[in-house]
Amino acid sequence: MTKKRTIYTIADELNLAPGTISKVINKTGNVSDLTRERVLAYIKEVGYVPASSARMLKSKRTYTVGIVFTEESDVGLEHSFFSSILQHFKTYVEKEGYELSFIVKKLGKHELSYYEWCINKRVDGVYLVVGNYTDQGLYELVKSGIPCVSTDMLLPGMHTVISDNDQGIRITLEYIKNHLKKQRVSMISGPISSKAFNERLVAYQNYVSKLSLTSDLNSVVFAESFGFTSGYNAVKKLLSQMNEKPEVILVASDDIALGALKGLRDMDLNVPEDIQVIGFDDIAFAKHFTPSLTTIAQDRKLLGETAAKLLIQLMENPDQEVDEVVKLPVELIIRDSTKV
Amino acid sequence: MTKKRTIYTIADELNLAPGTISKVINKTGNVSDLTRERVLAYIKEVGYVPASSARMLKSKRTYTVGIVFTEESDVGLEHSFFSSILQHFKTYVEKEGYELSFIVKKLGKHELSYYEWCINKRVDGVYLVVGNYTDQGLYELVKSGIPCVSTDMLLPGMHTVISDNDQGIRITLEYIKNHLKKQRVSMISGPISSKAFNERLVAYQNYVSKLSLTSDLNSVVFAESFGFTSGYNAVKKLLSQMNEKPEVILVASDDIALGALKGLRDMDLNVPEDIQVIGFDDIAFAKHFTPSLTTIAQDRKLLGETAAKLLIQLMENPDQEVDEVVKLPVELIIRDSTKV
DNA sequence: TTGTACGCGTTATCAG
DNA sequence: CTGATAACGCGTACAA
Repeated sequence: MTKKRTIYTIADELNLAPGTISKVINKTGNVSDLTRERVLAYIKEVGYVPASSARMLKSKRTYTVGIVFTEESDVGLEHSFFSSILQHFKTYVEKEGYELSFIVKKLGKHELSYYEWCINKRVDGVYLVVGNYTDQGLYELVKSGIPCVSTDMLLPGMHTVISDNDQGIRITLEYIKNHLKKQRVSMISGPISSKAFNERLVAYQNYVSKLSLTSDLNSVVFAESFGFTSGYNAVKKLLSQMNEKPEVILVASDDIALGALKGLRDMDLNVPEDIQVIGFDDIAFAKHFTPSLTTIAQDRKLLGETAAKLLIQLMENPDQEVDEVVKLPVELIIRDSTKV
Repeated sequence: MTKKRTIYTIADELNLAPGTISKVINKTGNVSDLTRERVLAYIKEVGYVPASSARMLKSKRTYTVGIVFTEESDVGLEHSFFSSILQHFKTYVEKEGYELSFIVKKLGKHELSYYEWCINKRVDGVYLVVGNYTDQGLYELVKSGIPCVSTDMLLPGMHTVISDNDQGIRITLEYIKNHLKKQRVSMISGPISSKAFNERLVAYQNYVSKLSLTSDLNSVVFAESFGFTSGYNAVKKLLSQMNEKPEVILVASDDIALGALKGLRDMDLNVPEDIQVIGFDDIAFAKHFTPSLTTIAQDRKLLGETAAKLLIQLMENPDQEVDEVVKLPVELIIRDSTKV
């Protein structure tokens, strides 16, 4: 049973003063090389780490980043895409010595806004993994001056790391036209409460016209939600409202696209022979499904790590200017749901 | 911009003493109803919450539970099954006023054992979501007296919430024999480094013999890992080593089973006509795959919530005796990968 | 019923 | 270069 150590007990055991121990830990003030070595060695030997609560109380830094992971639509950590980004973010910031603390509006009997929780916990920064941008509480946070970074969500004044949705749609439509030699395309969008879905839709409308593809832009179907089932329903709705079926369907996310794939199968349409499908995200199952899904891959590791890097910079060098939005390239992964 | 408040500023603004504020917040000592109401109202109005770090430093309770989520095999939060359990656990404990803190061995430059981190952070309890039971650090934790609960992992002396693997295998084999009227079965197990996989294997061997099913028990194939690909490989290996193919394959987890399903398809075997497959877990995609997967469903919500409830009891009533292991019932979900 | 003073483990300042 | 000492914000005896 390791006994509880404080800088006092350490100082005692080493015949030094508590303050000295603190100095070597924080590399502050002047300490002779000899004592520094001695302290460092002893600390390592007995496995001492400064009690975080005391350190947090005294200094302004808590080495904690608040995580806002919207609880609406009850997905939370189960959402494969965002939990993956969060995992990569977590790994990166932990390497840099920061830990995570979930910011929830309600904890026990206490109910506060995001901002109030953040000052209460004295977090050094906040990472908005995924949130609803109609939530007023977020604006309060962003304007508060606490360093904030988000993924997937553009908010005025907020630093954001996001995949280049425009580029993804562009290269995909170019691929459809120049490589697959197809002309008639349709889109299934996700709920536009998500900024990313909105961007993809706008890009689609833009490049369909620029590339002179054939698409009834009014026929875009909006999946009612984020999941498999909504894709299943959406594709049925899409085909029922068109007189001539499209050659290629572009779907705003893989979850939805896989549902669409199943919907097509149930309508006795073969993919890719009768109709082709392209998704967005490259979730794990996109590769495993039958047929495997051609999709625009977002680099989740890069998204999480870039967000981490950006936030740490904001926290540690607050005065240094950085770009407000960082766009990350995406890549079209060709699989079996498309063919020439 | 909300200004920083302490019990001192509050006391000032209300013409009271700091101690009084503390008393009403903690319902300790005697305070007149009038002042209590007044303080409570004011606190709510300005959105004050005691700075957690100061409170943690002073009192023994931190209202924090440490989360051990093994980082080996790099799955982490992306693992759909465990992240789902964790999500339900999180929701429950947050309702009770506790928050989560991930326990990692390495944070920045500091490297400690799980136990050392726990005393350093003064967590009130620990939840081992998933861990490798060969890790010696876990035993140190369990023996330390810090309240601990785990899922999926039986450790001597540790409180565990686990699905009834024995029951699951039993009802499934009974279903195969009495309802599907099949006789020849095989099993694909996961790596037995997982206690749960081990239990399922033992139960399988037990009930195959009790029910007089036909199975070459030496032919059990062990998937080399937890994922889709290992299932794909395992089923190929299984069939290559048998002269007469089994009628039903029982697979230790859905991730592996879905890979097996794809492997069978690639070998031109139709499921369920040529061969039937049953999984374990009921992950989200089990229902969406083609064919949809018959599987033994674990109740992830119940697992997470039961673990939460148990841990809270351990933390708040340390002296009260509770059962060391809580077994939760499972349910066989019939889908398209089996048929009569 | 309310106020006071001390301790929790650090960090920072200022003497020695 | 090193050692004492005062905050940090809160909880809690104990005194008023």
